[in-house]
Amino acid sequence: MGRHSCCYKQKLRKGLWSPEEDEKLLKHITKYGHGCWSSVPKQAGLQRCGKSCRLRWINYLRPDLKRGTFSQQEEDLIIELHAVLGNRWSQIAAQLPGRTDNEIKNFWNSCIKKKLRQRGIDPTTHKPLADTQAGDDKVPPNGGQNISGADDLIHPSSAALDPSSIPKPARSLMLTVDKFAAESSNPKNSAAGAQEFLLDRFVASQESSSSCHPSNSLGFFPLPQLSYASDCGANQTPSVGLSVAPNPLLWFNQSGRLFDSNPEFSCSGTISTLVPSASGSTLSTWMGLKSVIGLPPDNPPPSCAALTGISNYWEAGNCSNSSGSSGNTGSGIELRSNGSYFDGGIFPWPDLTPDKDAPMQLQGEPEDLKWSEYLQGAFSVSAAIQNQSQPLYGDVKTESRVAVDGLGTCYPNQQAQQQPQASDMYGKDFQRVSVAFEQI
DNA sequence: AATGCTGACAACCGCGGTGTA
DNA sequence: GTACACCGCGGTTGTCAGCAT
Repeated sequence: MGRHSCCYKQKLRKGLWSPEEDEKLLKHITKYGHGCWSSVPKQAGLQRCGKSCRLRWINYLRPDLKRGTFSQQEEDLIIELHAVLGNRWSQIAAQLPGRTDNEIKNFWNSCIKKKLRQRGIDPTTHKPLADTQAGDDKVPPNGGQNISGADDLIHPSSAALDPSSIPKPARSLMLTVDKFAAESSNPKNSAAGAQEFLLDRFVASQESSSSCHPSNSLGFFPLPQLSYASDCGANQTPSVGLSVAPNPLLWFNQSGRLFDSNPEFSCSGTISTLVPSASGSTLSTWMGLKSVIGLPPDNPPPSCAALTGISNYWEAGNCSNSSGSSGNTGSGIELRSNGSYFDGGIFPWPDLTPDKDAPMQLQGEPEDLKWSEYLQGAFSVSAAIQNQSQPLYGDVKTESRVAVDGLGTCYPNQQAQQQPQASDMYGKDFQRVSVAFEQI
């Protein structure tokens, strides 16, 4: 470990990037893609390490970045996501199109933290500072009683306004999830077991679901909720449970986390962004779902009702009690459907209609339109992929794949098409970028 | 005008994970 | 199985502009 090998090379520049360097890097990636980052600086004529080039591209140069201040909606979303995900900035960023993990991290550290403290909320635990200072994090505010009933779950919209209402530190959730991932020896944690398990639960949720609300044209979905497992025994310290909400977008992300130990179930942030993005149609949503649960690509897509049936939320209670793993799963984590929970929530789920293609259409900002325009270009490609029944998340290096992967790659033709919008889109900071486009 | 402080942002550093020879 | 290269992430530091004194 230690320093990246390319950093040993001599005469490498450090510090701020000059406009000339930006131009070189942009032109190179626009033309050839990044490929292997370590070879980019040499090919682009830059005296930087590949790592530095990658960072510059991801955080500043890539064309799908949304510049400017964070909207209130984005801020609320970040707070809520942080309550669930903790400092997993990349995962939080995956839910905020056009924002980088670095940007969100900086925003959190410089702004949101302060705001939360001013409101008397501990930004780490999302609990009232008084509670945190009391130092009693082991026992939940309700004394450990079961609050896993739907009525006790935090409503996402209210949680956005009051992060302190999240009943358990997010870090505990991470431990729970990580523990589950670590316990991959359990049959249910294996790829096949997990697929079977998830599929079973998915089907069961549809059968028992009363949560399909066709009238909910907005398609809002709640976040995964934290709750305390009820089946740990009254005299045992309740452990945090994970209620994975109907948001396939987020659900995929966390599923990916859950099954990190298993490559077949490891899904990147790209998927979480891509799925709802490409999910302008039921088909594409289903494609994304299939890719996660491992169904063959030629399975017929479920009906709208089936898809919205996902809106049953799953509650995972980690019973790491004295008896070890809890009975039926043996993995220390249990998923169970809690029926309908689809009303409200602040997260606009792109509706299952063909014209909703933005992954998270935050409203009211001029950039949004530009952003979705950009996405439309990208998703036409992803749609083509689906029409050809190609694996959606197969070869990361393919050009089509790159088009929808905003993080690491670019799509030259599309960029050229988007160029006239670029300067408007990203303001003065990107004027030189647009100049570079013109030169291509 | 000079200085110091602060916030926002950009970039670096170190580490873990993964793929491959 | 091991070493290595590479990628990605999160924490930290550096830089700079704006503001107050």
